[in-house]
Amino acid sequence: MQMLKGTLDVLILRTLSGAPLHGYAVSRFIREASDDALRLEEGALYPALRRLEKKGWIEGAWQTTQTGREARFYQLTALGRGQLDVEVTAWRRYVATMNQVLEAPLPASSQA
Amino acid sequence: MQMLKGTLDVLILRTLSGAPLHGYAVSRFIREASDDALRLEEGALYPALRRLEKKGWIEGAWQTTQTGREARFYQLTALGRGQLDVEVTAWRRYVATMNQVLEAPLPASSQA
DNA sequence: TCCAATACCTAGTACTACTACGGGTAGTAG
DNA sequence: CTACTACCCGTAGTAGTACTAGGTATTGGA
Repeated sequence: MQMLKGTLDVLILRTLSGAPLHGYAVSRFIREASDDALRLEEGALYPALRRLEKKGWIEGAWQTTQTGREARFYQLTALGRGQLDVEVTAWRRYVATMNQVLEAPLPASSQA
Repeated sequence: MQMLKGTLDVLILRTLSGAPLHGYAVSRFIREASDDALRLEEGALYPALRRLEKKGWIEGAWQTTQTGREARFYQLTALGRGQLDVEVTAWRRYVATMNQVLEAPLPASSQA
């Protein structure tokens, strides 16, 4: 499934809202939580992580995984936690608005 | 409210699924049906109409409005009607998938 | 020995909505 | 009579974002 542009950030923020994770784990979580419907490509993942870090919503630090590899673990900042709320709310409002338009009585052609 | 990229086409197709309308009326319908939340800018509207026409989903024709102006009325083609179904379904599935990820149990940091 | 999974990354591309214009008409408030 | 709003069409250029396609390296299993 193609991702809608503008919906990735909230998914990443939500994914990191529990414990710090590295990029690959973020990608895997989103894929698995969506039953394989959303595949977060690496060409979108890593730039997005840097973007979010630059905005101060997440913070990265190199650590060692359980498998003994070096990986960059990201965690939500306080700012990021607020942003998550903002974006979840915005998403739900957008969905409601879309549904509203998709179900509104259609206009007649005779309108000016 | 900023529009999510990729959600405009379905709104236009849906708007035109009743009677033929000109661009301005499409814009007005979406704005009013969304209670002023979605403002379809002209720089997005007209290119989108041409895009949809090029894909064979809508067809435009110059006609005179009730106010005596020349305007380009667009109507859905048979192809466009099918596409509307496809896109509405895709949208609903996307929303369901997003919600699924936004509500899934979070992973623990200890994952590999 | 080969391949999948794990882990990182960048360069370039395509697509799409937005900003900021420009052109013109009709009706109405002042 | 003037200014302003609503009506109607567009285009050019920009910004943002996910995708394609490539590269590097390690680990473990078949």
